[in-house]
Amino acid sequence: MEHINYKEDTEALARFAKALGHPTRIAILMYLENQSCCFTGDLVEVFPLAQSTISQHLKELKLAGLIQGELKPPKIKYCINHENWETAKALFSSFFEIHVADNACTS
Amino acid sequence: MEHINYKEDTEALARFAKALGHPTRIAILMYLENQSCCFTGDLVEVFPLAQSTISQHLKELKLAGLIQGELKPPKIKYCINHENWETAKALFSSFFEIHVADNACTS
DNA sequence: ATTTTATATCGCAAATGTACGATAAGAAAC
DNA sequence: GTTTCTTATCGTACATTTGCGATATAAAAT
Repeated sequence: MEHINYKEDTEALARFAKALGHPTRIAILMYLENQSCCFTGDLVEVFPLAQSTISQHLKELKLAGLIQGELKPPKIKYCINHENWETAKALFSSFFEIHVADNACTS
Repeated sequence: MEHINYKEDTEALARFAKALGHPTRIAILMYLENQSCCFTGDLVEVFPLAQSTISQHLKELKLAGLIQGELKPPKIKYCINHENWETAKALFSSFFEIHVADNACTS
């Protein structure tokens, strides 16, 4: 597997996007937006997926930096990582801001 | 493979995110933002990837609706699909707007 | 110390993604 | 009609992702 070196922002944006690239993970984050936090078990009740599958999705979201886990033994409380959330938001926001000249498509 | 039925917006957002989930595709779209349009061959010169690989990435971006191809025989001119772009932008934008009460994380 | 509770990790199978070279397809130019 | 140019598609190899059940871990409660 060759690895091209893109600009750090490009890589970062792609990493965030990849983490968001599954409906279950989007739904988990939306749930977290409403609840502000939750335990793994809450999600297992909400989604028709095995506990191990939920845990795996949480792991990916944590790895991407979009959520963080806090130990509340014997549970783990997950919240959105607001700092990285803002970073992702800013990256997507600036990415989608296009300013194309209207007459540019003439070739 | 079980298929959970999420809300259409959730699915749509995940589809867009998935399409953006590779640095090469992000870079292609950034290139298109600057150039406003381009041919496949342009990209093959810019990226150290085989022509078939570039073509595959373009196919995915087209399938996701983020770009569109216009026949300019013998070439194909690719531009950003502005209508869907705005849709994606709106989806990401509203997704990232969180309004969490400060005192919510108390459980 | 054993049991209970909550979550993570392992091992597996199936599906999907990424990259390549080779080949096909389409239109233009000769 | 053959050649040329540009792009798409095919076939293949390897890596990653997604899902599950089973098992491990870690702390609390008994």
